[in-house]
Amino acid sequence: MEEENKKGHFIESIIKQDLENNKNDGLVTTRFPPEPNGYLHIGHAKSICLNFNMAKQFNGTCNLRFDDSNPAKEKQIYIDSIKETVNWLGFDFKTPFFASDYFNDLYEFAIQLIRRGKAYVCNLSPEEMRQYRGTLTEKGENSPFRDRSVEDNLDLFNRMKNGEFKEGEVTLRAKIDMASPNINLRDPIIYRVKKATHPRTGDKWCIYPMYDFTHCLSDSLEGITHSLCSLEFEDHRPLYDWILDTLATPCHPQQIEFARMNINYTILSKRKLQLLVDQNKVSGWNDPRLPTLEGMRRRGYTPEAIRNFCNIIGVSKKDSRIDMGLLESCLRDDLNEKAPRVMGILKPLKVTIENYPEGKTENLSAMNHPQKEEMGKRPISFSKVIYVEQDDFMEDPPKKFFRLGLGREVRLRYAYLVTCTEVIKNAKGEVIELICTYDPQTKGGNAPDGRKVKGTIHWVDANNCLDAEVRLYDRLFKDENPEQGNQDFMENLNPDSLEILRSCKLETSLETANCKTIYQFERLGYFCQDSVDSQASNLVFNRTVTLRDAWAKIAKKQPPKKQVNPNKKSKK
RNA sequence: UGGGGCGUCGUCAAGUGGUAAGACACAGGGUUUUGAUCCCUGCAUUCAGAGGUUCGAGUCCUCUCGCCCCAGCCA
Repeated sequence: MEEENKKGHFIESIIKQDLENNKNDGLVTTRFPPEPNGYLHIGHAKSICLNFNMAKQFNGTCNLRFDDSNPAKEKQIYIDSIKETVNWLGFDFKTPFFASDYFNDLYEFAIQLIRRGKAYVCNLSPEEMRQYRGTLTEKGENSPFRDRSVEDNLDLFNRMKNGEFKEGEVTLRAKIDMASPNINLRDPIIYRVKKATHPRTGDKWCIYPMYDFTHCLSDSLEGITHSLCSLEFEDHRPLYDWILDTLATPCHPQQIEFARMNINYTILSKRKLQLLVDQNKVSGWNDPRLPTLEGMRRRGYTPEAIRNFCNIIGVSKKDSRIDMGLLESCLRDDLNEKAPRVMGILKPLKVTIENYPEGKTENLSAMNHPQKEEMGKRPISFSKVIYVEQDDFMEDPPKKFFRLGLGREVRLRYAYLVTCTEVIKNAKGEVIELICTYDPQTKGGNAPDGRKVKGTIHWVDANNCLDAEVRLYDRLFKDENPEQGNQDFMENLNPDSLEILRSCKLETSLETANCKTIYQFERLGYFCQDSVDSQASNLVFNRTVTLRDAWAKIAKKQPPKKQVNPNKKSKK
């Protein structure tokens, strides 16, 4: 269920008020403007949801517009990925817009600015430019080229366009105020020479407009009413407004800033994510541990869960760091509703049922969802030898441990009640097999005499199961805020963020699994087949998220009992 | 030391002068053939701090403190 935020956040209030005042003829048009220089992450999802939802809520439209004004960094593969991801998230855009489609208009606007005496070609080198700009506390100085005539500027700008200058040699600058306390207003560059091939315009241009010039005009050209962006652009708003006020433009959109998303134990910076990929700390942009939307998709996150999360966290101007637990809660919420249940054993422990007939196989019936009859049932095979989870047996169990132990009776889910009669160990003293007896009267799991068993555990038929690799993921970083202070976030990586289990046993119904279905492995968590590495001959499953685990909490509070699973290597 | 922002529960977040919503987390309890789900219950005498205005302040005023952003020919 996606929740509507009834009261509405501050941006919603602004839009409602604008509508009441008939500010834009009752229209609401927004845009999501990614630069195609990387892949989208969960932080972008917040902006996508905000922009598309505002448009939808007020019967408006939202444009997907690529802010592609820097060919040095942008690539077609990113454009493709972004389109695909926005669609996957569940948002429809007719045809994408591109700032590069406005290069001609933008060029004309620049000429208009020059004609109005509000822009000039400047020959200052990058270093000189920095010196003239001043500092945060000191005013800047006027460029010696500031007072060129309109004719000279027009000629020079034309020659810039024709490729007569090298990169860094000249720029076109807006003539505003070198003494402004806002550095963005100290004659900002609006065009620079860049001899790079653009993914869409090829080599048609060798000068490209800067963000501040491009963005506001693109917004205006598209009839955007509310231009929503993140907090760091607050200082740019005066420039956004100056350009639109100075030029003859179709309309003057309102820029509104909101706080970008942060989540603990991860990073949401394209640059830093890029470093993780480049230094092979992860397998790629779609590594399931990454907060990239492609990574999350591969891990098993659903668009519904992500959208709901974005709605729930709200929109404000406060710097915030959201608990990863909230994201996971949204995920479980969605998956609990739709994930079919199956059984799988991550760390197998062989169990032989001594009084079960040799060679016999039964087909038992299991529900695909305990609360949803309509999701149907499936057969699961049962025979003399099965596997259970190593964690579900303890030789010397602590109080409140409801699972298997010597002499204890538990229920095998959907099967029989079994009692452990013998523990077999290897030379090292590790438990390698359990001998149990079963009660034939308890088929399905209920005892005719009404006796109760506290524990129900999952199992898989050893003679009829699938072998699989299962990848368990944990938080990528050790610290809540990996970027805190001046510490290097790379040093903060959690060395245990990926655990690969290679001898997992899954029930046979998973043979026909596909990457689109997220399953619940009962009592363990949600899992999905890996879209990249899984093959029929070598099944690979990803753990999307664990189930809530009350036992883990109890066990933690339990008085220290040296009893550890003997099959595990003892840890320090 | 210039400019722009922000400070309400552990984390998000409502609140628009009339007596602190909700969610996650956490703590108890109930149901349960998943220690899951579900269902109850509890969880800010107080809104960064100090003054002031007012019958009444998280909301208005003043000062103080803390945090974030800005000196790319990146977006």
